[in-house]
Amino acid sequence: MQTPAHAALGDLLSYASAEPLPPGTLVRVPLGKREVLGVVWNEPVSLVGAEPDLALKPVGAALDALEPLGEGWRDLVAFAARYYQRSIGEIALAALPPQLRDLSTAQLARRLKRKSAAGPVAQTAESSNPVALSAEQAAVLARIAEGTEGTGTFLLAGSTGSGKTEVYLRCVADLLAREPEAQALVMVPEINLTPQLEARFKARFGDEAVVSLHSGMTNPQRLASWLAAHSGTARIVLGTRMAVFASIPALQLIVVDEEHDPSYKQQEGARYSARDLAVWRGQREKAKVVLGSATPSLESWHQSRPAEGEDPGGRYVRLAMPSRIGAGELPAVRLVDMNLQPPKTVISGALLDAIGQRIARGEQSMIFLNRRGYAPVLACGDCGWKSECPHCSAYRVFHKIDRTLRCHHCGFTERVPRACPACGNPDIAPVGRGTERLEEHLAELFASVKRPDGSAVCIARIDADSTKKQGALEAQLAAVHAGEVDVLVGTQMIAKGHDFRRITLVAAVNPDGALFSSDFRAPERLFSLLMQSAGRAGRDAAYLAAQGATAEMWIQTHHAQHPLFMALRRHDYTAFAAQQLDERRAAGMPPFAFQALLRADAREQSVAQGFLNTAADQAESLPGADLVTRYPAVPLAIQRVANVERAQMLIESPSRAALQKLLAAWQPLLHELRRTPEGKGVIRWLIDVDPHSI
DNA sequence: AGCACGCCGACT
DNA sequence: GTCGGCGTGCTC
Repeated sequence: MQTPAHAALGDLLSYASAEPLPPGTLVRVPLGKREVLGVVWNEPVSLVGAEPDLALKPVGAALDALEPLGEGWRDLVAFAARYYQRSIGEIALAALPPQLRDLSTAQLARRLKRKSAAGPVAQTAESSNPVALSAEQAAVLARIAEGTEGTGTFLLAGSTGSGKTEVYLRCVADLLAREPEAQALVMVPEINLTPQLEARFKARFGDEAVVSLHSGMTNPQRLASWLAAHSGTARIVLGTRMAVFASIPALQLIVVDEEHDPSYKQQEGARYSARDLAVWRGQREKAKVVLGSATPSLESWHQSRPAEGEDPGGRYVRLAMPSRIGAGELPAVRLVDMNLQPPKTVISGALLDAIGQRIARGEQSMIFLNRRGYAPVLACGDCGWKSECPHCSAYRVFHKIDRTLRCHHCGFTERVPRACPACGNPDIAPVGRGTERLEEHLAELFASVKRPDGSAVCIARIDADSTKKQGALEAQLAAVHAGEVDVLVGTQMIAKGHDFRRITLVAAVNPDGALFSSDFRAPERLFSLLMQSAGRAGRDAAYLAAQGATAEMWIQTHHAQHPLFMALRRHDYTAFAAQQLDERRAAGMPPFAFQALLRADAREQSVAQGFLNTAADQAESLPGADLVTRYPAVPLAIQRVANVERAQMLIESPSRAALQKLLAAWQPLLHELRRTPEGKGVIRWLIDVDPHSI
């Protein structure tokens, strides 16, 4: 009747109970020597007259102070388990707040008593006097509101600064005004983005109505939010991907902001896509779903294509908001052809001048480099030694700040050697550059430039290293907002969401890597990142006008004629998407095909590959196999991490159903194979459905 | 995942 | 002679 702890258990376990417990009831059940949290899954079955040899353990205490989890929630969990090839128990338990696991019935009852009953949504100053809507926003809202009876999934393609957040707020406001009991779920890709969104929602709907759910919260906080959503006290649930599994009984609206963002795909454990599950959940619960992005995923874009000729069109309604509100024009994109620059140029003269002028005018610039550390490799000029990681097939990155060599894959860290460890040559040198070195380089270049008030230039860096300490990111962002920083160097961390008023120049100094990557999604990610970065510049029209400035996005590249950059220059997502979709269609890749990865880890690469290839042979006779292509096993791009060899096999089919059918039938065979000599030495294996990077 | 049972090295 | 290493296997 219930689902216990983790994966390899044969799905559902049965227990005896004197009282019939309705499905969805949380219970404590004995499992082996311990007592674990479980969920009653199926309708109880009477054992009167059943085989007496069926020795079932009795259910422990039922957490009946809590309303049972609803059918919608259980369907979502069951679907996710089936689709992503995991057990129901694993998904269900991961979806519940961790503290529920170790809270006794009495403690839970006490916790619940403290909760007050659901009140009406407070009318705050802002909610009674909201900002005026643009014509585009009004049209989009009208379209979403249309056919209140019906449901639907909408793709809101709105450029950066077009006021998507206001549309989300209005959608929620309309819903809550219309349906006194309704609840809404609003998802964002990153924890960093929840505080500012939470502030906006609380300002509009009151503190009581809004709760957050994300992994950065403490366990008691998470439990409190979860209970508020489950009981209906919270009308609006904000959160990261995990929030898609929240129990929200009166759910009627789901918003997925920045729906293209890779963070929605869980990368360990059950590898679900919170965006895809949100769409499924919306359809299942007849809730409207609004997917928003300036650069939609090609999947969503394709799914929202209008009907044309034979093609009936996609299942989503496409809505566009091309204009920026209160922001300047989208920045002019300037491409610098690095082939025309002197060799080894890091920052072209023209870009340096442009940044220098902005410093002199008191404006800010932002420079992206997707590589943290000082230099990606340290090398000996004499013997050719390089700073390889002894445990991984990757180089250790030189971090000058604490004079370490750090492996970004396994974390192995050592002090930088004084001389080459291979030949003793004291002259070992950094090769290439990361954010640290760029920061240092810029400080040298602008050492003599003065700000308008005569003070020295301030260069700052924001990346995973500079923000490791609690609150460091907030402090650094505050310094940028306060205008203390002239030039901000950083990784893609700074591309998202932050509304800097005084930035008038954004530059990507070395984006070429993604143009010819083996990962077919790399161009899509690069385009999105650059569009998003461009959106950081000139967000405040009034400021631009007062400064007499224009916003610019600079891109240094060796491929200035690349179609990706041509489209970017015109801020033309549509053209980029059309070109990419043509390529994907021709190559039979998603969204025109469906993929899964079968991965295996072992001490030896040959063992991992052997396991996968044997598994592929065994799959030959399974249902759906004729419609599913199995490619040969290959090593991962980073073949070895922490002394574990990793291999993967791509599985592809034009039919999602065939792929699903094959995977479902394959899984028991894989469990079996691991016990045979072929599977000896396989440390772990996993299936990644709809993988993001391959 | 936990937590057992189960066979081989350095310690009171 | 025991404490304990983590390899394999089970949990209604």
